[in-house]
Amino acid sequence: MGKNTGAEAAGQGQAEAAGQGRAEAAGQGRAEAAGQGRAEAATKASAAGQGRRVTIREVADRAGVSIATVSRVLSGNYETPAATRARVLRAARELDYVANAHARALVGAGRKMVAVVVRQVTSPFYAQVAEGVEAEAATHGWLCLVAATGGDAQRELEIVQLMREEGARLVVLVGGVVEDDAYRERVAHYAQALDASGARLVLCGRPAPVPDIPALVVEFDNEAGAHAITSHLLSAGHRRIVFVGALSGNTALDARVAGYRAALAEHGLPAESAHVVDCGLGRSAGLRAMTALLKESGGAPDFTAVFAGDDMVAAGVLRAVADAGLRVPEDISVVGYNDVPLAEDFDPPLTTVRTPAEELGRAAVRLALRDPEHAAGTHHLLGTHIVVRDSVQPPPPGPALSDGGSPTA
Amino acid sequence: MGKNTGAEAAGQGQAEAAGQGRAEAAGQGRAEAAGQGRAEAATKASAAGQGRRVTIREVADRAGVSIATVSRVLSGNYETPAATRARVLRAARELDYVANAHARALVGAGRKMVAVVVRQVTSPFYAQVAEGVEAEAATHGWLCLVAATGGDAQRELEIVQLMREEGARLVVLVGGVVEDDAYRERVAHYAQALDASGARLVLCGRPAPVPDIPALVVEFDNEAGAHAITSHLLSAGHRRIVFVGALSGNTALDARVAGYRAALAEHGLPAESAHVVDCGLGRSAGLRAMTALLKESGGAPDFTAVFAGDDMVAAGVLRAVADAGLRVPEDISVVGYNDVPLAEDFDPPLTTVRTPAEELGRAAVRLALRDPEHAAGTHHLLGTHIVVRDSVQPPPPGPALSDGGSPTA
DNA sequence: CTGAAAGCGCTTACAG
DNA sequence: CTGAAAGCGCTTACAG
Repeated sequence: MGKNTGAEAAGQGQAEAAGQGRAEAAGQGRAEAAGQGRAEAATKASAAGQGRRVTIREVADRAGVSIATVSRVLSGNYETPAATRARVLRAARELDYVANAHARALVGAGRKMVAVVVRQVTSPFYAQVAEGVEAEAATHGWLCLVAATGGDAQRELEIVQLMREEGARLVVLVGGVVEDDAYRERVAHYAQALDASGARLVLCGRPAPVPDIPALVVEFDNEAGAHAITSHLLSAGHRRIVFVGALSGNTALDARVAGYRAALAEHGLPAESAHVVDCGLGRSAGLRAMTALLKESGGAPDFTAVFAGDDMVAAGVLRAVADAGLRVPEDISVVGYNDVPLAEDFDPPLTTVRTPAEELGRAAVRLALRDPEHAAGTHHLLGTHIVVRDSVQPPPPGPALSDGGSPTA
Repeated sequence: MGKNTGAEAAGQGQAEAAGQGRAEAAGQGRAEAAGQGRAEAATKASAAGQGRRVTIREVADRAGVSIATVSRVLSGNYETPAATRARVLRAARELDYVANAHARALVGAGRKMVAVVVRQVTSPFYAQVAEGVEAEAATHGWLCLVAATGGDAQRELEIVQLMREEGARLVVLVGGVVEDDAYRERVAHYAQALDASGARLVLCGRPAPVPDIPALVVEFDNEAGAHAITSHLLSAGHRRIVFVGALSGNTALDARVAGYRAALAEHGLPAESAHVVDCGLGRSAGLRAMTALLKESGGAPDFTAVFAGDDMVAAGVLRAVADAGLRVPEDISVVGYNDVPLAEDFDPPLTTVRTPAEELGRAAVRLALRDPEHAAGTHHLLGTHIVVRDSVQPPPPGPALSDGGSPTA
């Protein structure tokens, strides 16, 4: 509290001179505008004050030209004599005029706007994708709107509806999903509706739920990434690897599980050696599932490594292992997925699969904007790679290993 | 509004067979609509195909009523005979009509929209605040738009301009800032301009740069939080505490430094005992600064604890300490600020100050929406508290302690 | 070079 | 109960 008074006392001398004086000047500008309009404008102006925006009419009156001229000067699409131009710009500045985007959109092509729909903004992975979309959109001079569904289908539907109403030209749906019939229907509908109005749907980090819908798909090769990290574990000598954090039906997770199983099979391990814990995503899910797993085995786990469905699950797994008095990687190796920004600060630094999330977002926009006609229906796969840190080492000798597969690698 | 048609669209989807079938059916609906419109509509329809949205006119024609009736049925503000109502709804559904938000905004009050402006969405703290704003906005049926400035004043200005154009009724500027004259002027202008058009500006996590501007302020008591965590370090016996991650001129950081200094002074330590490293925020800044600090002291640091400007800086500090072969908290204690989601997963789990970021965002919206007239100009301070984890313990005996203050506490 | 006018897609008094 | 009409604030052919 003392800070405020302190800060103000310190910085306010300057503020007085600059900001405060500015505010007054601006206020005067408005008053002046109201009093100086012509007949018709003046009438409106009297009803002004709070809640009325300055319109092009007022700028025209003040500049002594028609609204057409103001429009032309401000949009900058026409040649205009310097004198007229100056008068208009001056009037606009004095009134602090900003065009009404709605009126403009109604007649023109509308604002170039892209909407990113994520489950939640606080998820580091989604945030990175959103940042990528935004960065790329900004590059092209487009506005980017980020919206969160909270995982609720109804809200997702409302958001897309909203985007259609607002005239978004590009809607990007981000992240893996559980594909049920309702979902397939919904997305097919989005794609069709957006396409019918000349807008575009991009599925980012998830496949097309039905073939031949007018949507662009950009996703990571989850199966390949999972295969690679599982192989990494296998080459370190692990044979009993548990996958914690599956989410049955979810496109991204199912693909990772598939990659995990494929790697196991390729190394000659029987299908039964796969152990998938379907506990879903999130730190707390990982913590809970791993705690249970450790408890079941009564201190002598029958596995030597854990493949966490994503880095947040890995965080929970790490905590559970520590809480059980075990060490990573000495007793149990752990790998994650995504390489979230703080994964290198985990204890120990996490070995994981780097999915260039921001690039995924950028690619979504770039591809959709390039050759719009042809983009729909294409499917792009982005590569990933392993980031080796300190959470993996060869399994310890002991019962866990002995009852695993053949320790040949 | 969209709610009506949206729900209906969903309902219809289920009625239809499956995703794919749905898409086809919808496609037919469009074709049918084009071919079945009346004279004028038919003309337009021929130019249709890609890029044309269905309008209220077409719905009216198909339902055999006037556009006024369609408007009334869809907006749901008027009583309508069931028969008419059914015909209109049916037509709207068949054409998959969504109202043009711009046209609607032009005549009506406009969509209730709040914009959150943050530095970047990938910062966990900002993301949490944004999520709070969004959650609270959703509660009130408002749309929430998240935009990022990347720390660029020009972009911030453009975003606010954009929000004015779009008719946002609430603009929330999030996070501490470096207050220079240009900034003060800018914000005073935003406040005035927004206020003049009946919109509202909320400064969230930063003070008002000039007194008496029409803006609502909601922020944390940074000085109190910093004072508390510094005292925590002092009570553990630390006397040589370095503040790493100051950002001179930044409102939030200056307040934290002030709280740090105040706590030191209250414990009877001389002003010189304060050591502030002005390296700015971010993990890499913390890593770099701490590495340099450790290097300077050649293995025998003249401090026993570090107060990191925020948790990301703390992550960098932790890494630097580990890289130098020292341990936290045995050799050096470290505390952060904000209690970012993964702070408990740091090595060791970080003792820090919990700033309820989501609540800050919620409060911003709640306060702005409640009693709008009176809200402007008020200033709210939210409390914080210390979260004790494992990164602090009494300082080790040795040179660092001996040349500190008197070890009495 | 610049106005007057039409029209974008809606909503809402105003009259039946 | 429901149409015809005015009007929201712009842009853009269309005529000077």
